[in-house]
Amino acid sequence: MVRTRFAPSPTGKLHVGGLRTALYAYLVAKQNGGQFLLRIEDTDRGRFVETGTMNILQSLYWAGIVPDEGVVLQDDKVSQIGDKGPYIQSERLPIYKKYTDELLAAGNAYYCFCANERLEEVRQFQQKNKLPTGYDGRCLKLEKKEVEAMLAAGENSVVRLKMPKTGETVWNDLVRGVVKFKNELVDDQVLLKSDGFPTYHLAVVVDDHLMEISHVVRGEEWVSSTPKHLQLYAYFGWQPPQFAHLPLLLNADKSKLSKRQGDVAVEDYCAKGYLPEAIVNFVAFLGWNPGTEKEIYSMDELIKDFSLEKVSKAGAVFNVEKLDWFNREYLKRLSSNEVTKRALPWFEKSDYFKDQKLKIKDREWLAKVVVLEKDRVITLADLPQAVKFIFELPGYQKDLLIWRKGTIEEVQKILPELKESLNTISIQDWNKLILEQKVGEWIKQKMYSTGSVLWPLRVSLSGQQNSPGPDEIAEVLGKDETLRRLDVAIVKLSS
RNA sequence: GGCCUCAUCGUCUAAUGGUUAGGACAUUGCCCUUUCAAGGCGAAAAUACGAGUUCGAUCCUCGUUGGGGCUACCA
Repeated sequence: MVRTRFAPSPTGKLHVGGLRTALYAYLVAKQNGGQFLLRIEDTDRGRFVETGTMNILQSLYWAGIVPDEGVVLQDDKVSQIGDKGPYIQSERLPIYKKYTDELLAAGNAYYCFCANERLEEVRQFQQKNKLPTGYDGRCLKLEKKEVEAMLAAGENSVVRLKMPKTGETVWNDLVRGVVKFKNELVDDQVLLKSDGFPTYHLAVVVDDHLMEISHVVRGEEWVSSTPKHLQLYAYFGWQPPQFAHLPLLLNADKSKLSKRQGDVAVEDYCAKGYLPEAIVNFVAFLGWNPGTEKEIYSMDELIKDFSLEKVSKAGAVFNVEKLDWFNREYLKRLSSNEVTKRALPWFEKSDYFKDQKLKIKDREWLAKVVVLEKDRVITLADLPQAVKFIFELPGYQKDLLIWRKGTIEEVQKILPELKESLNTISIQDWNKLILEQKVGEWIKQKMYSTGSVLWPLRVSLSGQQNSPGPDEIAEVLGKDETLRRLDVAIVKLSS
């Protein structure tokens, strides 16, 4: 049975790198008919953020990554499902204690009373002398009686992993192949902190085993601590899971993706009006591709075609321009009703729209407005501004009405004639197809050049240098408003 | 400093011991065209460097350089 998990720390928002890790883990589970679980690793109470778990869950659900087990969202509340819980590490303290005791009893871990200052000195000395850094094993030499006495005296202590000093630890990583580490260079990692909380290293091993995780999919930053984890599996006599260490996501300068160079939280991209389909598709292709030229992938298609073996080993730059392209592709593919529905929050936020509420007949009409711009904008957030000219004719200079190959006299003559002609079209016939046809015929009949008519028409209706075509705008505006805007232009021309 | 690791157009990537080294984004030219966007057809753009193995290396080996990760009682 394939079981994967995503195990974030609730320290803030979900990072896009985290989203990709979660996605890959989710895909592995789903394509094998397995389960994907969510576990919360809140063992660092110093960095704990109250709303962290909720934020992460919301971003995950937004992206369509829903856990089968563990920490989930139910009725908009954080809750837990599954029989291998609790799935929040701070609720599992007795479990970690039990396994620590087991390690201690077997002599595979030991108490350490060293103060931070001493540890710091040791580290500096090692670095200065070009030695590998790590705990020097001082407390390993303590007599059993001494340890007991110090514990009884209530001295501050931690429990450390007793790493073998010979041999090497080897594993076959699903993305990186065979990875080897010399055991002598692996540190005697702290497993249980002085506050009684486990470190990541103990908790992750205990939990992954107890929760029957078959594949550990995580970031590259864990490669060098994997030998410690493997050693723990060996001490406990447990079968280790498969490991897949994912390459990092990078900034444009190839440093580790960080907040300083742009947004890194999924929530931020959501707020900017990116579609979850686009983010998921984009992030999936950062470090993986199907080996074909197909680029637009739905979640179901990803589940079908994804494979860890094809994940590349090198880091990938998070390139927002490519994300923009994906977003536009999805915007084009979605119906205008769907886009309208999703864009509603941005419309409601926009200042002019609030004032214009009376003019909004209904959602269906809004969808017609949206269709004008949905294939031209990058994000949902761009939409309200892009269609603003429909609600309020922007002020513009009369020179804008003159086509680049035309003259003011020509426009002054054409526009009133055009208005009369449009006036003969009935309200029933007022749609872009008929308008296009009728105006086209009229242009031919009058022997005008297309641009000399369509350019000023379009500018009259949009008040903008750039906009959708005049027929589409006229249809959305309706006959009355179209004629009114033509009047405005005609007046402007005679001034 | 130590350990680990990575390296194809600017970016994401494909490919093979023998290819005109392919695609996408971005850039750019032309076409379409009333504008912009879209679309169509093009262009420019890469195997980091140096050895070795080989008839032949981008691919295999070694080294160099460069990047990244880890080096915590953070995850």
